[in-house]
Amino acid sequence: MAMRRPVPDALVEAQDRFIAAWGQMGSTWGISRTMAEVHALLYITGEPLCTDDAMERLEISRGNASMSLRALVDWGIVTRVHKRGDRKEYYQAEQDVWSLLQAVVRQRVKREIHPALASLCEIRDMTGPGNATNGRPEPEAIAGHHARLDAMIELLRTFDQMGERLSELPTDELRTTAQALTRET
Amino acid sequence: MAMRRPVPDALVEAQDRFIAAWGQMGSTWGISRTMAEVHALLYITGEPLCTDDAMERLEISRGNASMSLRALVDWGIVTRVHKRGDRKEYYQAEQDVWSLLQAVVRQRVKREIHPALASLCEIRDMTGPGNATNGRPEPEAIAGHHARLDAMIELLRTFDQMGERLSELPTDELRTTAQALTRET
DNA sequence: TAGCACTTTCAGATATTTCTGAAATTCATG
DNA sequence: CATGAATTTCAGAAATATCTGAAAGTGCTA
Repeated sequence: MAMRRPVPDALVEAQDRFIAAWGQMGSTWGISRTMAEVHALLYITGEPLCTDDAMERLEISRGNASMSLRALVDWGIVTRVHKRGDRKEYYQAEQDVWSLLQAVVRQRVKREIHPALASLCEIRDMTGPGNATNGRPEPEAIAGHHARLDAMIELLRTFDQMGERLSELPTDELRTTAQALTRET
Repeated sequence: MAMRRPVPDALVEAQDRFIAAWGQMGSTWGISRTMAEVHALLYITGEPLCTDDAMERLEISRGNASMSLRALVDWGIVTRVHKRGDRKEYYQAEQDVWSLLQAVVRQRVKREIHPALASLCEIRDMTGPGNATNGRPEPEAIAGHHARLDAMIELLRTFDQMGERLSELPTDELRTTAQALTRET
């Protein structure tokens, strides 16, 4: 168990509210509520916590805590740390929000955009090559279908490339770039 | 029922695969599979369809079709259209993928970023004003907590402003801006 | 290699989301 | 204002996602 110095009630309450808000937000973005809550706990606490800390604070089972922590590590937004003289594993959340963003973008592109793009390309091929390859015009129905698929493919490709590009930028440049986009071009 | 001219088998099959892929993707982003599938059907078909068309093609109940279509209209990515001499409502998906993106961004910012930002600001206030307002330094625990909250608030605010900005850009500029972000700065 | 501290796994239980279908509602028309 | 075609609503059913807890696994230490 992490050694804990006394902490003001208001702080604990604020942490709980943060955890709830983050869990809520996560669940509307397709992330399990508990996983988001565990992340929120680690982030807002700022220091490494162990499985039992999470279990106690969030009132979840050992299995759930273990799986959630593992998933967060897989996402690359939580790292395992060891404490000397303690056999337990401790977990620490990435503290830089821009790095956090990069990790999340990288993972979501890899897990969701890539497969979708692959499917779309396969689907594109099901109805023959574009009519760039021969002079014969496609029937109207097919031409429209191809145009719609191609537009969607272009969109996802842009996401893919943006994701790759933005997630390898130094965080200060990412921040600057993002903030530039909030102002008139 | 929409009048339907004969359509090649391969096209129907490709549409079905598109619908499945889009439904899959939607569900990992926190959108109900069926709603995404209905949207996919309308998008890939390109022409207005009525409730019965969706029910038949996707094998869903009337209630489900009605609710999904309504939700898509609320999101602003599907519009109702009327056909002369027909009492039924027809539904047509936005065909421009960049407009689609804008609508989705606008809605998600409004529905998820705004409330989260509001919560975070409330939470920030629970533990007193920043120490900018008086000379007395905060205890270390509080100072760190405030720094973490402020970083998160800054991130969400940036999203909020980016969302607002990007969703009121003409679509061709949005596309240009996005594509610029895929290349070296 | 036995004992122990800790972690992971996963079948079944629980909770949540999504869907159905029939009744209620809306609204154009005779 | 009665009819009926079309749409919406929503309680309960079904499907899906998530969680639990105990057993199995891991690997250090003596």
